[in-house]
Parts: sequence; C-alpha cells; structure tokens
Amino acid sequence: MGRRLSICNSIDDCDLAVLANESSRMTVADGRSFIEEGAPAHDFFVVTGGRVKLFTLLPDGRRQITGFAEGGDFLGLAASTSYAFGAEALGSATLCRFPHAGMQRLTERFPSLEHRLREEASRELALMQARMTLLGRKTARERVATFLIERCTHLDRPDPTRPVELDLPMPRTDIADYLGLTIETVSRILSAFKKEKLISIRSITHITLLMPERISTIAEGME
Amino acid sequence: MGRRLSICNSIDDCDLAVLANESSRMTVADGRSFIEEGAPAHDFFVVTGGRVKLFTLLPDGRRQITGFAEGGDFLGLAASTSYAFGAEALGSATLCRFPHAGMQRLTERFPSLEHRLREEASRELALMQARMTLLGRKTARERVATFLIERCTHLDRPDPTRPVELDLPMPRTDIADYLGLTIETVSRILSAFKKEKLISIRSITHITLLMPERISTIAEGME
DNA sequence: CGCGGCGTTGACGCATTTCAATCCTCGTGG
DNA sequence: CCACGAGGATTGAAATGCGTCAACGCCGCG
Repeated sequence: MGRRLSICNSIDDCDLAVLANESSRMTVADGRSFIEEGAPAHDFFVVTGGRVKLFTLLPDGRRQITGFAEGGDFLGLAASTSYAFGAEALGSATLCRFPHAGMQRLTERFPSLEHRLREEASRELALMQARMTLLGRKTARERVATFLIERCTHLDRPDPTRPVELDLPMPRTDIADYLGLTIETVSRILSAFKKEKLISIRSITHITLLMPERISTIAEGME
Repeated sequence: MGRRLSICNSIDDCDLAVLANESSRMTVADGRSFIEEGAPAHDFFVVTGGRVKLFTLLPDGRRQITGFAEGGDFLGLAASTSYAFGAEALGSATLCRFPHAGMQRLTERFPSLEHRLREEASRELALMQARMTLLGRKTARERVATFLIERCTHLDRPDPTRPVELDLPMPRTDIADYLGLTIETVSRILSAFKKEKLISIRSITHITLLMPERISTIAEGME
C-alpha cells in the first residue's frame, strides 16, 4: 500500500539495473494468497499490475480487510519479523518482490530510499488513522459514503460537483469486510443511495456518483 | 507511539549533545492539547514522561482515540505536511520536541536513525492492523478483553497464568473512544467480567486480571 | 435449459446505544 | 469533622441500527 511515485523515484537516473537485480517479478492468480498472516516476513512487494487485498483474520474466520493495493503500491512495511496481515490477489495481479536482504543492499547504495520508505509508511499511517475513525465511530451510511469518496479520490477527480463514474472491482464481501459491515448492509445502503438519487448503479461493479458533494457530506457525518 | 528503545539507541555512543541541540523539552498539563489535528506538522515528539492520547475527530464531535503513548514513544510519524491526529496530555506529561529541520540534520549525521524511524513506523503499522480488526470485527466483550490484555502486555508479564495487576490511567471516556464503544458499554462489560470472577476492581484505575489466560481467549474471539 | 454463485430484499432478533436515575469519590467550605 | 456539590462511573429500561436468517433474483456457464 504505497501511493503513486513508485520507489524508483528515489533512485532516479541511477542504475535501475541494480534495482532489477534485487527484485523478481511474479504473477498471482485471482483469489490466490501470496502473503500468509503471521508467516516470517522475508520480502517487500510492489504491486505492478492488477489489485490485491490485505487483511487480518480472527481464529473463527472473521475477516477485516485493512486495505486494497494497486499499481505502484508498496506492501510489507507493516511487518517486522512476521507479516501483520495476509494478502491475496483481487483479479490476477503482478508484483515485484524484493527480499529484505536485497532491499538492504539497495538502501545502502541509495540512502534516500530509506527516507522514501519512511514516507511511504507515514502516508499509510495517516490513512489508517482515518480508517480507524471510520471503523470505530462512523455509521454504516457514513462508511459506505466514505468508501465511495475514497474510491473516487483514487482517480484525479476533475470537478467535485459533476457526476463521477467509478468501478468497484471487489465483490460485496470484500467491501463489507473492509468497512466492518455485512454484505447485506452494504447492499441495502447502496440501494438506499440509489433510491435517493445520490448514485446510479449501472452494473454490479460500475457505479456513478450523481452528487459527489452530498455523498462527501454524508461521509464526514455532516449529513 | 513508538515502543521501548528510544531513538537514542541508533545514535549509541555518538554525540548525544548534538541530539540535545536539536530538541527542546516541554511539559504539558493534564488535558492540554499540544497537537492540533490538521495543523501543519513542524515537529516530531518523544514522550519522556507521563502519558498522552492521540485521536481524530469528526465534525460533530465524535472522537476516535487512535492510541495512547507513554515514556519512550514516538509521535508524529503519521504526518506528512499536516498532522493526521490530535494529541493531548493524559495527566501531566513531558515531551521532547524535534523540529523537522533539526531531525533532518540528525538523520544526515546518523543515517541509521532514518532506519530506526522506519522501524518505528512499521511497528506502529502492525499495531494498527490489529486495532482495525478490533474496531471492525470484534464484539464489545472481545474489545474490552483485548484492551486489558494489551495493557498487561505493556508490562513485561511474568507468568501468564498468575493474576496481573494493572492500572488504567485513562478515564472510561477515553477507553470507550479507544475501543469504539460507549462508556456505559465499557462499564457494563467490566462489571460482567467482575461478576464472572475474571477480574477484580480495586479502584477505578486499579484492576487485577484474575484469569489472564481466559481473558486472552476472549480477546481472540475464541470464548 | 438449468444449475451455482453472488447480490438484493424482507422479516425478525439482538447487541449496543441512548436516555435517565443513582452512586461513588473526592475536594471544598462551613 | 462533616456536609455538600460536582464529575465521573455504574446500573437500569427502552430504543434502534445493524446483523442474522431466509427467500428470491440475476446472470454466466456448462
């Protein structure tokens, strides 16, 4: 989960071959898990294509999705010796894997990379603060509204008053587990938004925000 | 929010005077706020004495406490240009303030410090994953149990089967806002635990876990 | 054409919140 | 020393938002 500006930016014109040397590509099929929660953490990952979901599990199977990651996002910072989360592909995804050892060689060679990684972690921390507020204090309506706005912030939204089209590549189950709700509640609230003409649902994955500003207002709990 | 091993460890025998030069001490009175959510972020902080609470607010006043910090903990990583959280003293607290500019001089002088900061951020990220699971997926009972166990992990617990004494320096309101519950629910559940002989409540701030293991079991949702 | 997986909708139940009353506990002043 | 008051904590009763259970719909695939 790191945003834009892949880590390569801190290496700039420097030897990209060195970076390639330390990493290996891999492809993960839809639904395939490639990080096991609690497993010893040997690698960092950068998502180069497709999307992945990160999550933690309770012993009885309850699941909390802690984030979705896509192209350019960085994975594995939330890990010391073992991964604090599991990860699996959402649709087929391609990744760059950086073994910790290799990463260390890279940070020695390019000291600014270390700073870049910290920035990445900081950005992630800031996002998580907001998500904790969502999970701890927002109503179901507010959560779904926040989710929609979040999705449209991913895009570089042109005009906040104009309708925005967006697609939700993840199934309802994932949305629910991300928002700390059930699929039924998510479904009901999307239907309610539709009835209120706040959104239109073209297909299961394709939604248009008709009144982004109002949804944004709901998201902040200012109804 | 950084644990043990203050950042000084990465400087070791090196010039501590340099570090002192870049920082300034400050004391914050009980309940006084010293970081304003959303304000431009100019400083890092290290808690040197007492405790502080970190939180985010919704416009209508709902509050989510995102963490408690105490001696040695690091504050301000979850901030790029502006703070992603507010902070205020819980009881009177003393802090070390490091302006970003000074911190940058330090990381240039002691490159390992940058790595240390990343570690700190990673540790924090891992904790937050767990907290998101708590807020999104655990029941009230499980949340309170988790909170108790968390508190006792802060101590270096000797024997997990023996009773553990711990004090909760924060008011119920803070516990509730930390767990995403109401004070009433927190209170009721503590009473229930008492009735079940899982804990004993010596005073408002002083609680003994009579059966740490059982509480731990509840915390993981394995009841 | 029919089956299976996901999504929606409805009815009902329950955990937690909300509202409200009472209880501590501790500091203050008579 | 005790009465008193105020703020937080506890306890109880009622309300409610969301979850659970269950039926149904939609759609793609064999």
